[in-house]
Amino acid sequence: MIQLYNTLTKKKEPFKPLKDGVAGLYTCGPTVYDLAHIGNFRAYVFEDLLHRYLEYSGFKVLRVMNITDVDDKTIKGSQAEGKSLTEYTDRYISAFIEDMEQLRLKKPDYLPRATEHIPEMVSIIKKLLEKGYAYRKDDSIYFSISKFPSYGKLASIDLSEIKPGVRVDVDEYEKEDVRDFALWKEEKENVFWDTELGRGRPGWHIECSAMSMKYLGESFDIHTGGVDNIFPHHENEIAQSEAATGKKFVNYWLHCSHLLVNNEKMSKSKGNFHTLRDLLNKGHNPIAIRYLLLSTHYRDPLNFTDKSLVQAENTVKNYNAFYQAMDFCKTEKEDNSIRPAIEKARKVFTEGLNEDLNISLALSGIFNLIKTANIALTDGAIGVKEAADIKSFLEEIDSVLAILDTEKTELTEEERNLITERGSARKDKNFKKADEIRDKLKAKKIILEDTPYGTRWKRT
RNA sequence: GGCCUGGUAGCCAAGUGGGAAGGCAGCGGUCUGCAAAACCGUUAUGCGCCGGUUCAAAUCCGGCCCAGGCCUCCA
Repeated sequence: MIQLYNTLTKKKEPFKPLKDGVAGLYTCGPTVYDLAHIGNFRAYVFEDLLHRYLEYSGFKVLRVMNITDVDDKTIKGSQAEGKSLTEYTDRYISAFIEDMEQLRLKKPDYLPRATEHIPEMVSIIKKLLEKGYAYRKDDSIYFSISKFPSYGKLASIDLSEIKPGVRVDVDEYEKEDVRDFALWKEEKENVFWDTELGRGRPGWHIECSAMSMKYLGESFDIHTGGVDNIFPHHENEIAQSEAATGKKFVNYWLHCSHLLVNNEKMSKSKGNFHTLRDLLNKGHNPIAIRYLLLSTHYRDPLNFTDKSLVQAENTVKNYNAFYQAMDFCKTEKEDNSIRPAIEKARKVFTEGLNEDLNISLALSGIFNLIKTANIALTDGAIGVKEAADIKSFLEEIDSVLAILDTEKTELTEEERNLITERGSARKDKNFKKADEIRDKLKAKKIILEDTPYGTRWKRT
C-alpha cells in the first residue's frame, strides 16, 4: 500500500483511488513564456517518479499536465516581440517537450493548453455567477472568498491574518475585497476571447479547474505542484471547483519543496539561474541531472551545486558500468547469494517508495544488491543465468528510475578486430602496441578493462 | 509579525525511543605488464546549540541559533 503525504490533511495517508486500479493525476505544468529552469524540472521529475511508481505498483495512471499559454507574462513577451500569442508560446512548448524527453519524463496522457479550453472555463464561471459565488466588477469577474467558508484550509491560512492594507492591487482591477481573486479579466492588451461573459481572458486559477475536471472528472485522486502553488493557486482551485460542483475536488494534494542553488533561492538577479539547456551545453549528462533531481526526497529542499552534479554523474556512470558488466559473465558457475539479494533489493525498493516515495531508502536496496553482486563477481561466481536475472531486475526498476543506458551498442567489425589484435600484442608482451590500440579505442569512447576472465569493453 | 520546512562524516543523504543505511570523494592495500573496474581496510563515542523527560534520545518536550519557503498570478 502506497502512503502519500497529503498537504490537505498534513499527514501521510494510504493511497486509495476513487476508481479501483486507476489513478487520476493532475500535475501543474509550465507557463510557457520562457525556457523552464531546473527548479521547475525538479517538480516535473518528482511528478514523473510518482507517475512511474504508481504504474509500477499496478495502477493505470490517467495524467494531465496543463500548459499555461495565456497570462501576463506570455502576453507581455509576445507583444514585445510583435508576435501572436500562439506563435510566441509554441516555441516554448516545443522546447519544453524536448527538455522533458532529455530528462526521460513520461509524457502525460493529456497536455492541454489553456487557450484551447476557454469554453470550459466560461461554463464554470457562469455556474459560479449563478450560485452567487462570483460577482462582476466592471467587465471583470471575481470569486468572493467570503462565500466559501473553508477557504484557507489547504494552506492553513487564517483569513483574518491576511493584512489587506499592505497589498497593492497589481492587476489594476477593482475588487470588493482585495483577497478575492479574478476568474475573468476584462479586455486589455488586445488579447481577448469574445464569450457569453463578454470580451476578456481567463484568470490563472480557473484554467486548472477547467482542464482537470474535463479530463479527470469533477472529483479526482491526486493534484501536485511546487510548494509555492499551495497558496494562493491551489487554494483558489479548491474554492472555485468545489463551489461550482458541490463535490470534493481532489483527495490527495502533493507538493514538492524548492530547489536551491548554492544554498540560495534561484533567481535571475543572483545569476544562479540554470535552464536545462545551459547545463547540457556545458556538457552535463541529462540522466545525471535527472538522477540528481530524483535522488532527494521530494519534500526536502534540494541544494543544487556543481559538486552534487559531479557526484550524480559518477553514481550514474558506476551504476551503468555495473549493468553493462553483466554482459561479460560467461561462466556456468552459480552463486546462491544472488537470488535472495535480488528479492531483498526489490523488497527494500518497494517498501521505500511505498513510504511517501522514500527514494533514498529505495536506492539503498539497489546499491546493496550491486555490492553483493560485485563480491560474487570478484570470485567469478556470477554465471550467465544470474547475470541475466540481475539485468532484468535492473530493467524492471528502471521503469521507475529511468537512469539506465539500455541501448545495445555493438562493436563494429573494425573495433572487434582491434580488440583481438591488442589481445595478441599483450600475449606477445608487445605492450607498446597494446597501449596504442587501447588509446585509439579510448578516443572512440570505448574503454577497455582487462579482467581475469578476459577483456571487457564499455562505451562512455 | 503569522504559518511551514530543513540543519546527521569532506560532500549528498536514510533513519520518529534500545545496533548511526546508502551514494560520491579521499587515504592504505589486493589484483594488473601498466591501467581501468572490482574487492579488502579506513573515514561521526556522535546526529545545529542549551536544558528537560526516560533505565535508554539523532528520534519525545521546552528554549535558542542558522538556512530556506509561503503570506502579491514563481515548480
